[in-house]
Amino acid sequence: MSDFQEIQDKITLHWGEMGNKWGINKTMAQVHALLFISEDPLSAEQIMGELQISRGNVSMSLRELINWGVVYKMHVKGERKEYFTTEKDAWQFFKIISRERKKREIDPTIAVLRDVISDLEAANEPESVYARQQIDSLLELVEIGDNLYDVIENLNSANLTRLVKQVLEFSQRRKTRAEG
Amino acid sequence: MSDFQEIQDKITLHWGEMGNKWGINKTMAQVHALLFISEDPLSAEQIMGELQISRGNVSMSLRELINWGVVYKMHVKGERKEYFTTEKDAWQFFKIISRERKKREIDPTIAVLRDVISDLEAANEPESVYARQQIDSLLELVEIGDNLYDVIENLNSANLTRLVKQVLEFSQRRKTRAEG
DNA sequence: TTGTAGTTTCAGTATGTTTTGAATACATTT
DNA sequence: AAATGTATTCAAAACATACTGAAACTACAA
Repeated sequence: MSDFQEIQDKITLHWGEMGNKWGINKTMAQVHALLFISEDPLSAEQIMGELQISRGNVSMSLRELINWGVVYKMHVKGERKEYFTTEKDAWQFFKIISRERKKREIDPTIAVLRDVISDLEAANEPESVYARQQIDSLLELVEIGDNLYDVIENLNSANLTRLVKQVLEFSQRRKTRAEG
Repeated sequence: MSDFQEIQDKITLHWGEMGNKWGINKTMAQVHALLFISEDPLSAEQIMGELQISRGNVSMSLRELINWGVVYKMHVKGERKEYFTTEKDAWQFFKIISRERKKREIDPTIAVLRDVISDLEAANEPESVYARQQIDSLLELVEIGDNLYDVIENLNSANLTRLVKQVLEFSQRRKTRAEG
């Protein structure tokens, strides 16, 4: 067991925990981490061995990661085995995670809020006025999130740096203005 | 059972599900929703009744929401009961959620990545070079998230609108430039 | 056609999280 | 200080989710 092997174990283990905190299945996160830091593609067998998880679990996790578009199947010529590799660009990976979160968090929330608003409109009772106002302001915010997701989707890595710079400068300007 | 009562039930029910998707405990989300759309403060008893949940659960959920700083205890004069109300401003609420997510997601991820990087540096093995490079680029991104959280924290509702406008304009400019 | 690799399904199990409800503690009134 | 109303705590139960291991299946290269 080399030094690197130990570090690799540490990375996949911890990344599993992190995935959990980010609402991503632990094994999926581990499989992804393993592929992300491995220069060469790995077979399902190898993943099983490295992470000490069952065949079925590897298969399921890979399928879901492939669905997300973050892992690719590769045929290595002269080999019968299939090999798997991952999107190696961190920004691309982040964009995919954002998309999944938008699907899971933002889209259904907008749907629910709009639905509720139309109910409140229909009811037209005195009590509903205040509720309506509160829900409206929530929806407004979630829709901002929705728009910002579109920005991320259309942003490449170089422009990300520029945009972040602009945002930080904006924030700095407001802060000094408030202080001055 | 009034129309409004039914809508209220629908709101709290659905908001519980949404909370779940956002990584917030279902009951906490329901309690928050109820207080958020109620113009007047409510007692623990009322919350129990409205949401049909146990005394203990109400107490736990309120405590956690109070810890987050999103719910306040109120003493109503002439009443022995304690009453509870919520931060009514959606943007303020969103900022609090962001803070909690940063604590749960970003901070520990940065810690893990930095830790792993120092291990990889120490190991100094040939295999670790690629892994190092990959982890570096992840850390870079998560640190951007960290900085953006600070921006949110220091942003008031009026400036939010301005900032979002700037960001959308930036995105639009890049898009037309790419197309043109 | 055989053997290898991967996939799918599923019952059983393990693990983690949430909720309950009874006991306890606290606070206020009489 | 007793009685009453209210809030908190926590062990146990309920619930939800993830994982395993085995079996049956698909695909395909040799």
